[in-house]
Amino acid sequence: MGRSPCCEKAHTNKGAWTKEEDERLISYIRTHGEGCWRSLPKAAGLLRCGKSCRLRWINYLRPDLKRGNFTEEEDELIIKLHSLLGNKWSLIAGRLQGRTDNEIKNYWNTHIRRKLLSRGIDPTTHRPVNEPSTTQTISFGAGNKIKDQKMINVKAESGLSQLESNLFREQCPDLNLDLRISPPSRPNYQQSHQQQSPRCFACNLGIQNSKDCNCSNNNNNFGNIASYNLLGLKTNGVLDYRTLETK
DNA sequence: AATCCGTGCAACCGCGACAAA
DNA sequence: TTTTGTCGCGGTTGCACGGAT
Repeated sequence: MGRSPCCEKAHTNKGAWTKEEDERLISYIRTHGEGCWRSLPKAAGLLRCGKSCRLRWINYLRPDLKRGNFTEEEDELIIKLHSLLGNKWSLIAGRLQGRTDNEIKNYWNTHIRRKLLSRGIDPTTHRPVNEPSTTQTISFGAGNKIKDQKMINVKAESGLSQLESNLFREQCPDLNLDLRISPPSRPNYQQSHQQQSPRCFACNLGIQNSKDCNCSNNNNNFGNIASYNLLGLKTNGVLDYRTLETK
């Protein structure tokens, strides 16, 4: 059973957007707001498909876009987030105000990949390039009553021999892991922080002053780890990867 | 001046997720 | 429960541009 096309391709423009098309789209969205992309082109008098309109708005016309060069801080934040999330560009973009997933994806492919390679770091694994990279699949069962029981495959760098590999499989036949996040292990951490405000998880990731930073505005810190908001994920001390998928 | 080549980025395409019918 | 429609995401493509030859 085939999927019907999102629009009638024979009567739609493709390629670069003209100034007039931009103005029509902006004016329509200002008046009616975002949403219902399928019917928008017709309503706005545009010979474009809905997807094209959505993309143009989100990636180029939205008023809250920052544009301009990425800062060094943004670079490092993207690298950190990518090491945590992989190619989840929309999630990464959600942590960088005024940046779009497309922009970050392009920037990653054109700048950051090269930057990491020049540092001798594999941009995919975030590990040194010359490290042996045999892979092993670890599956994370998602709890008892998950609808689809999705397995998340994680490529684990191992460098294990066949024997070690078999042992590993025996010991971890089908992992059902709750990933718990705890404060980074630091010598004298408690001692040095007893007098001052503890740093939140965002700060420890290097995302100071972001909206995820809880240092200054509430009690969700390491002194009270029962509940904090990491990367927009409200948790009770347990990070559930599935929540990463939903914004 | 002409051509080639690499780079950056906007836009397109295909597919999965999800909700409504 | 199945089918259908819509949205959003990530990978890929193609064009414009600038520098090198």
